[in-house]
Amino acid sequence: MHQSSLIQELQARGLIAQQTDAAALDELLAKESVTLYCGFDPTADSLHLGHLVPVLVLRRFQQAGHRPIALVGGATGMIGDPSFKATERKLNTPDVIAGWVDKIRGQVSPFLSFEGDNAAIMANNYDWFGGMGALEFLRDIGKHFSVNQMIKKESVQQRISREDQGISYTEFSYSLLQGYDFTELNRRHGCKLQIGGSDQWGNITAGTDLTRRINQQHVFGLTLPLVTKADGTKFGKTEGGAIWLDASKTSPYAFYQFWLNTADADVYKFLRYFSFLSVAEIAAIEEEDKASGSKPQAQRILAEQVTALVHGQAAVEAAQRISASLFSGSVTDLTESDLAQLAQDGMPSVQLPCDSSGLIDVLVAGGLAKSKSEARTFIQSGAVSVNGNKTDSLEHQIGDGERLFGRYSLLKRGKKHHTLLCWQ
RNA sequence: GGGGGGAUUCCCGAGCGGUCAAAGGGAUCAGACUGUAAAUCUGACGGCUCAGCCUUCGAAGGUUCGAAUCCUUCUCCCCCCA
Repeated sequence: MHQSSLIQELQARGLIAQQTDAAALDELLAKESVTLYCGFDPTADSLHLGHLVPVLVLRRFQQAGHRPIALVGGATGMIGDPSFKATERKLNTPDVIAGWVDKIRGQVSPFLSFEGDNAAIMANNYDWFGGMGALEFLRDIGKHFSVNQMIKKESVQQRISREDQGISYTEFSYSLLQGYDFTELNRRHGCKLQIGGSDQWGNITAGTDLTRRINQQHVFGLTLPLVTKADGTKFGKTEGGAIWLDASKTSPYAFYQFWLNTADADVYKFLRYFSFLSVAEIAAIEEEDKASGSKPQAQRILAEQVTALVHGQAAVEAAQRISASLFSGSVTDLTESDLAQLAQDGMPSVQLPCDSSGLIDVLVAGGLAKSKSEARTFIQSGAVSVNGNKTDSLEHQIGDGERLFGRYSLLKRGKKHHTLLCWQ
């Protein structure tokens, strides 16, 4: 039986992949408020869905009374984590990385509380690596690592054993940096636990080992499962690429739609991973869906919950207004102010001059087709409609009759892609 | 430093000097069926002023009537030996 209700809860949600010394960690979490950390490397100007599970787990820990540290990898981001990466990565320039550090810091913060006894801490490993010299690094840190052991790690195996790939000394050194982060946070803040995705296991154990050797402290690691989909395709990607947490890169509407489109086979698992609904509540939803025999409610609940967490309640309502207008009922029922509201709510829209009304060009301008060729293909395959009426003529011009209130047209490509055209 | 191998359209991966915009698979998109699912079937998948034309096969030159396929140089990568 678990002593810590948090571990019990995480287990029930399926959020624990691996942990070091599970019994001792369980005991520690039951006994005291533990300081823990999770690192986020600036590999882009925004976090994406892959980062959301660890961010939310930090929040779960804080809600259970523990103190989270969000570490942004200003230094590690300059090196590049090779773990389970098939190829060597291109280095980004220091000033680009510095800009990304700031953005990511701003994205993680809203999920944590910086008030009270267990106020969260933001850290940046550039603070301790920025001024460190090569000799210091090699003597004080490198000496504690065995290359024999590092080579054996599964996370770098595909780079070492594969015929056509290699690994640079730079990337190979990555786990030493991450390992030292743990030691440093342990020294500075008494941090005793590191969490991360299951791909981080090798780096995390590097940290627990190093901290034992340098600080003589017994610290712990815990990894979270990789989010997978039942159909085997990659989670968190769509046609347009990754789903970002930054509202300017993935609109709250697109974000909401992403979750709404979750497969039945995944939706209850995702509720456990991504929402703060209790396991019992989620089980009840699943029961009800099964009993109803019709379209499940879980996807809507998931979309509401996660969108609210990331973008706030107002964004949920806006996304729902757009979704309702586009997917149920007829567009001709919309009033002029409804249409204005849609644009306001963040529905994809474009301003167009009245004379550029050729359908092919409008599809491209509206972002519904990448090229005119693609636009032609879509039109010919019957994928395009204007105000809900299918149009399959390549020469089609959007006429006055198709301008609702003289100003708006709703262009649709496929089943789920809409753009509001605003005529000037 | 020495020797060998490789760079192909989003990814993997085939490509005889002409019949290659380039096999096959994956991913993606569209159509049908549906619940804005899943599975399945069908089609598309470089660009354009689209029954034709243009630009691609690491980069730049060259040979040739004609090159992704041959030659030279360059860049990057991998393997083996030091």
